[in-house]
Amino acid sequence: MTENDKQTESRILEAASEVFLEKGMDGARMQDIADRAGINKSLLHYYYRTKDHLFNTVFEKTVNQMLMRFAPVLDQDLTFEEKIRFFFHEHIDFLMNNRRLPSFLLNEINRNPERMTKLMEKIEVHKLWDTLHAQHKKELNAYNINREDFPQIMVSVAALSLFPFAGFEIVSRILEKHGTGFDEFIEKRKDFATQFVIKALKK
Amino acid sequence: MTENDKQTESRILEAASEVFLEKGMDGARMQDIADRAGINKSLLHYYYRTKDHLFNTVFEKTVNQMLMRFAPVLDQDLTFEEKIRFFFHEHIDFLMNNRRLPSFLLNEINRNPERMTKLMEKIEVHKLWDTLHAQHKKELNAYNINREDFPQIMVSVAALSLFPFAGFEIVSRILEKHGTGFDEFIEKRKDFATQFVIKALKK
DNA sequence: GTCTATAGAAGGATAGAC
DNA sequence: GTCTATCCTTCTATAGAC
Repeated sequence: MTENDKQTESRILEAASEVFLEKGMDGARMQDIADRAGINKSLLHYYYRTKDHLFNTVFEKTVNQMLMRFAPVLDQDLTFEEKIRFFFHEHIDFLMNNRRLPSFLLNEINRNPERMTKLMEKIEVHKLWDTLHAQHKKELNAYNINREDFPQIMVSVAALSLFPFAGFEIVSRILEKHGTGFDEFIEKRKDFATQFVIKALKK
Repeated sequence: MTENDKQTESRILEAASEVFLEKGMDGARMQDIADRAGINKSLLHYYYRTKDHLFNTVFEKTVNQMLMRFAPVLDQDLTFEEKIRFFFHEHIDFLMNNRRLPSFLLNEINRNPERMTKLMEKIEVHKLWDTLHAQHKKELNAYNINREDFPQIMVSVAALSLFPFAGFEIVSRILEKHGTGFDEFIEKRKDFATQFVIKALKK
């Protein structure tokens, strides 16, 4: 693979990423991707054979990028509450730079659930529970957290940071009416969500 | 309009609703809708001229149906906490019968934000605040609820009930690994979310 | 109001020259 | 590796018969 190939290939991937995130798999056009990459349509096929293959490449790359960002949460030497804070700040910061990601991922997975199959190997919620539980055995006595409710808690935490972005257009317009901007709202949200969850879980 | 027209027209609308919610605007096919309605493709155009017009009809009908369901929350003669409980039970019950709705609405609005313009006339968050505040003036002293944080609270409440459905395919697969079904999870969620929010907001 | 047939356009994909 | 030209299918939409 020459240096030139690499350039073109990554330009394509970048352009494809933009278009797929904006329009979704069904709404995206190969012509549009080619234009943004500054190349010809047939060159897309030369590198990625089909639209489907190009999409899958973008999809997996995007998911990996997102998951990798949060692996460190567990490794950190932090108290339980600090981990919650750390998560919301990291997660929301990341989403701020990838606003369309939540809506894109949720939607494409719902339309084509098989995409979850590969993904499931990477998401290990029970390991997350085991790790957290081991790391904070004593601390957790101060909270209402048990194995049975853990899924409810996880979904709630994810919801609180993902939803504002998934509903970006709705939320931002409602905020506008209130005289607040989305960016300001999101900046406050890091602390709000942190406190919200901690208070909700504390005994 | 004859009785026959009405039958066909509503059969089309029902079929279109199914297909659009499953596939989205871009993924939906007029042929598919015609087949499900048990009619010919050109008859769709006879009734709704264009795919776009058919989609808009379905979209607005769906939104209205959803909004109407929750107008009664404010009218009820309930305490503040009972209203939160009432909302989560009603909302989640409704979504249980319309699982694809959250993902569909969020996505179509993000793809085409102009759809929000008409919608905004119907969503009056500041009125909601005024009404709630007037109804529970004394009660609210026991909670951390002020006008400034109201959007954060609203978005959080919406997130907690909408997100599990918006992320249906992800959530249900993760639950599967934990040995729980989605239905069971959702049934528990009504109370979980209620308690979660109340605890988080209480002083 | 409903159907058949078909126009017309768009989009994904390939062949072949350079 | 990159481009031009073009094929082939799919899809929306319309014309016209009944």
